[in-house]
Amino acid sequence: MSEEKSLNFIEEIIENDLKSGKYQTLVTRFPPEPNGYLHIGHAKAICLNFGLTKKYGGYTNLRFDDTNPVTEKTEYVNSQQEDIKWLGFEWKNELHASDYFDELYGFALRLIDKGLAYVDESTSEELAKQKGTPTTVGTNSPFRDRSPGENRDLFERMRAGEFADGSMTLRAKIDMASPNMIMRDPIIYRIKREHHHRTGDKWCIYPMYDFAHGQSDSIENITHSICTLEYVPHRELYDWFIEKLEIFPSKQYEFARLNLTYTVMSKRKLLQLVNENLVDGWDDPRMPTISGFRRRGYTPESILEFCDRIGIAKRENLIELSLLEFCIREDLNKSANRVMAVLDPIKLTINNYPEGQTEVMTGENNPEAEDKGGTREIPFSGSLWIEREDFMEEPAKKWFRLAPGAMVRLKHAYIVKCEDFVKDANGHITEVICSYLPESKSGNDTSGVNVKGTIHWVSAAHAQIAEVRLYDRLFSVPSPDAEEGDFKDYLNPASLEVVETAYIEPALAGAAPGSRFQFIRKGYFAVDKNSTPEKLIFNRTVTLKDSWKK
RNA sequence: UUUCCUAUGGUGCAAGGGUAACACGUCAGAUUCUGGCUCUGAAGAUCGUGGUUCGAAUCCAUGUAGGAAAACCA
Repeated sequence: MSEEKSLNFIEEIIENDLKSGKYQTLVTRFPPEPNGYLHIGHAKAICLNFGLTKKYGGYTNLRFDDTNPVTEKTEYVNSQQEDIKWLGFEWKNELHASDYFDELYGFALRLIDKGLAYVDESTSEELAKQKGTPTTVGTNSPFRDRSPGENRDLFERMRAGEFADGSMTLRAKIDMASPNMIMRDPIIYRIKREHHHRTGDKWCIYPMYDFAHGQSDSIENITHSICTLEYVPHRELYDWFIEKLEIFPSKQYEFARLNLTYTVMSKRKLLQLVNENLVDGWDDPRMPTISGFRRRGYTPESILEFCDRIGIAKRENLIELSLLEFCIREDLNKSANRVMAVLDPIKLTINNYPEGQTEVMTGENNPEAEDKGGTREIPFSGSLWIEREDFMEEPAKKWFRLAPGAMVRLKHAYIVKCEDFVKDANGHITEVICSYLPESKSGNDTSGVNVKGTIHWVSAAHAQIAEVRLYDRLFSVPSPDAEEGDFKDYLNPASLEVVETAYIEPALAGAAPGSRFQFIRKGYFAVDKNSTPEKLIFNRTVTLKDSWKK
């Protein structure tokens, strides 16, 4: 008997519906508009919709909500499919709202014939005026009382292309005094001579979201149509169309979308960053897109885990980035092989190590793995690169690393003692000179010496060179959306630091794009998609937790 | 000024009239050939006010705060 896990409110609804026999099979859908790349907020919706049918049986459709040809592109369709698959989900049917354009047109005629829709020739300004405001009721359009026959004729001619773009709309005839402004005779069709990425030039009229989404759900027998909170006011209209059209009663349920600290989530803003070249495309590792996280080195498992941990509820939320970072560290800690890389090098010379001698050390690849992940060979010599920050001329209190007279363990190798150091004319440390304890070799240390600190290193003569891109949060404030002014003013100027020449151990030569490693003591890194054996490029996925603060 | 949604530690999310749980984060300690991981411990919450009740985060009333709703976008 496993521990009872509490249900979120949607699971409760579903369990009740299943128990009461309202539905035998659960059908959900994920309905992206193909006008951008999917982001981590979409991942939340994907996990919800696909996760529900995985848990309760049934299936999930992928439906592209492509009713606005102006912004939609096949490139986006492809990237969205790739991202869903990468997350590990399989859709039952691949569908498009545009598959239903004929049927939707028929629905519109049905509404017209029932006297529930009319062709309106008001301009958009007039229309806005008729709408009223949240606190004042609207007014009826002068075209509201046309006969069904006249409306049908006009609407058919709209479709036939007799009228100019924007000159007419089809409106649902509901109630201009409704307290819900969505219900004040919403536009359901508009004339738009625009090439559609799938239907080409077949149509010059396109249905609006409200007249396409719910009906598409209904056509597909979607039982639970799950969307985000901004559609709450649309639910009344969603139900109205289904009722008047007398079609399958899909039900809409709304949950709170994901917000993450130090980033933005709106497709509009992300598109802006791409278009203005503030990032390197939709899959820039700083972007909160699924493809960005992929390139950054995140695993699908870590994103699924994150989505599971954040939960589903109806209150606005702002999730701390640290939770996502926890999820990827947790996953990579188990799976990523450890290697040594020096990002900000200074020379370490061992003055009592035999001139010209080389040794091969053995390092375990992953202390967290059951078999330790196997081992690799690491060449060692008397001339090494170490991290600049691992030496302090005047050590802080509780400093465990190198300082004049101090001893540290070189990971997988010997204990060394700092004998001296060299500064250049500017006062910068250029070299640390040490002696080593020959009997302190890793694996058979008989020195009896205990040191507190261990540092990583790379043998200078054997080092490979790589470019390392150190990514940090995209914005410097937790909630760029909440700040005054342009969100772009809050971009973090240090979100990317490129290390042109990092020294890495030779085992890393030829690492394949997409592979992930832990650079010991530095963080997790993934090989960039543009990396080649000749020019290795690593992206920092996330740093290690660092409890050292001075 | 209208309608709708929401309100629990710093952040999320549970508890569905009966001990406010869990996770991330924070702090302290242990361990450590990664100042990682692991382990131990600590601090920290029911929006306010009335009511119902033996008993309220939970039910009722009222107030307050936040969000949403105006597009020929989705």
